[in-house]
Amino acid sequence: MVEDRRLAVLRAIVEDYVSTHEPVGSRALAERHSLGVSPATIRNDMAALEDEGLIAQPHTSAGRVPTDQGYRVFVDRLSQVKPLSVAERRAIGTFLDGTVDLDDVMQRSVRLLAQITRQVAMIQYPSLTRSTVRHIELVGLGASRILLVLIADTGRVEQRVIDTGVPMSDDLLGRLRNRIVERVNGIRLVDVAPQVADLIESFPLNERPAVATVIASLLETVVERHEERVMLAGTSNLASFGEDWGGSVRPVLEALEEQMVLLRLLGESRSGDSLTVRIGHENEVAGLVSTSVVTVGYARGDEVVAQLGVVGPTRMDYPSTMGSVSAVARYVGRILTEQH
Amino acid sequence: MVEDRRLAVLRAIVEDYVSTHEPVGSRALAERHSLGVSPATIRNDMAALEDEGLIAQPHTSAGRVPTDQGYRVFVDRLSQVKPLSVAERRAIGTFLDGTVDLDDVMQRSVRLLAQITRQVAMIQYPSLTRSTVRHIELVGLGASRILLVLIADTGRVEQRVIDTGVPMSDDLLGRLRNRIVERVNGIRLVDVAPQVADLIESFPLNERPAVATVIASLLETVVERHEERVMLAGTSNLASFGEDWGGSVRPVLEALEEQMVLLRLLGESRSGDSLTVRIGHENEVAGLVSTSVVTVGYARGDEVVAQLGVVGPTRMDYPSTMGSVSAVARYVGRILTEQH
DNA sequence: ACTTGGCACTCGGCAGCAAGGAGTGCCAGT
DNA sequence: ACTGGCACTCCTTGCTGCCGAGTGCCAAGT
Repeated sequence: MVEDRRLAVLRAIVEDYVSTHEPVGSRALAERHSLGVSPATIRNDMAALEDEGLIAQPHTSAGRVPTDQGYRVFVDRLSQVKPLSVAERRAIGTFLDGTVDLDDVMQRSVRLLAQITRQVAMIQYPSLTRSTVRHIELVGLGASRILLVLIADTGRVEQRVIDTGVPMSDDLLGRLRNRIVERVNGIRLVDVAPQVADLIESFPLNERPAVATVIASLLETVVERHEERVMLAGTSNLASFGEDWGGSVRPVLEALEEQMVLLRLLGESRSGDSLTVRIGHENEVAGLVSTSVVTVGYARGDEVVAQLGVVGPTRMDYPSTMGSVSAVARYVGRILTEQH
Repeated sequence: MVEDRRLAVLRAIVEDYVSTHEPVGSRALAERHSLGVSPATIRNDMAALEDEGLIAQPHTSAGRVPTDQGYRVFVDRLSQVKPLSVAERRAIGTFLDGTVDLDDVMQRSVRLLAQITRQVAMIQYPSLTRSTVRHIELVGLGASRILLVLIADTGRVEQRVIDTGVPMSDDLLGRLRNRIVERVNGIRLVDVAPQVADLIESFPLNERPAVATVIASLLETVVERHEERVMLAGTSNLASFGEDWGGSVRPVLEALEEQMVLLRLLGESRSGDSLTVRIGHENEVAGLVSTSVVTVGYARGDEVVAQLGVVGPTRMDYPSTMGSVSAVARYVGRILTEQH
């Protein structure tokens, strides 16, 4: 009973703070939300919430502000994902209509997400791991360098320059290409390794060193480069809520410049396609302690192939953000699924 | 004589302002630079410079600040490119050593440039126009969609998904691929069009619609997608000189997010490989009126293939920036040249 | 056992004011 | 043509006092 009202107070504080960006006091709370109690009672509740570490005051005699933990409770127990407005849905539809390329889909989606959330959006390219090999091509680049191109059924193309040390004839390249293709065509990338492992034995001794290098590179390509690419959009939105976090946008920008960081952000929430919210210090990245990250997986068919999400200030509008993120993920999934 | 001293005063003002970021007055100027005249004389010169529109004062009774035009004169007549320090040269060497991929070269170079200039760096991918075709591959993606992959001798790979409307057999794809390759292999991209124009006539009537679509896409790929890709680094450096331009970093970030804007910035200075500096309002991009852009072309062999450069505040250290930009361009050129 | 009104207290923010100082423009002298 | 002197402007800084929002606590009411 009492506990319920306390949570209602917390919810009210979060909502007010998110919309006004100013510490919220007991009087204003009592006025704007119909909690049915007086400011004095709210003060008592606030004191209790502060003891629990859910809210804090920037200075004595200032209003209260939610802490990271406060947002956590809000997200977990007090809020529900807010569905998108009709206008937004329509916007998504028109925005993502008529895509061709995988690149195109990724780029449009991430821009769209940045636009509707007014935050920084990111999207990870579909994992190579779960996709299958469509084609492999070897192209001599003169001397001892060759280009390995791997085309996955997701439409993604991986390329890699290999230095074999010794020259390879076009004939050899062709034969090798054919052997590889006939072994791995149509199988999943994860299953490539065992298929090509013994391939080398079918080549004469003098060709083996070069062949070995190529195969090694191929294996690296399929196992290492899983999901390395992340696309970003909306960094200019950082400027809006500029002075919010510790004075400067710099650490955030720095963090977002690092592919590795982005991959960790997206990768860690690898619990399938469920919506993940990491708030403030829950992010282990130094520069992002005053941001929240909302991510979700998107699927091709019924298999989750990668993640997308947004980065924003801890005092973001969680219900709307979560709604937008999951909506875009669904649309992206639908497009990827339809395109095959 | 007098004119000379005035310019010396302008130079001193620019240098001091760039290093202190504060309006500079006549007294400080007389002290820090040995101009051999008294503050009063300098004041007269300043008044003259102000009449010419080269400097301005933010408020009455504040020091002077260079205007865009002032910087222009400084860059054109008063400064010379400052060569890099030994340490910096060494840094470049080690940083760019051991690159394999074209992507790798681009990424490392742009990061390096951002790091040593402490500004935002950008680099354009080598133009496809001037390079030659190394290989072309057509891969069926099922149904009526095929993937066109074009590999240039610069190591760059262009891919494009084509919807032919009608299914194409692997046999047809193979024949078409072979025909195209034998026609265009080794020739420059700009010369591809005439070579493949009449290719369609060698196919039977029933295959022509599909073939026509593919060839049309190929032509688009070689003529339209010249130099579309630009890579960016160091945006977090924007935060350093944050409050400099009109209060917010936002317009700058917004401008830099647009590929088109970047391409214009790099593309407009298409006067060969000469160092170009565009100052403040000389940039026609709305968001960048309070930034300066320094660009230069880089070459593969003896042919300029693309541009690179930096974006920073108008009150940047022009001599050093220009030195760094052209040094990195030379190194990049050398690497590209060596790799073939 | 809660809730409520009252009350004293804290503290940040803001207007107003004065002093200080940097810098300018101009003039008269060399 | 340069210089020193001088009056003037106006930004900056620090100080003051005041106001108000907001709190915590207590005693009284339900």
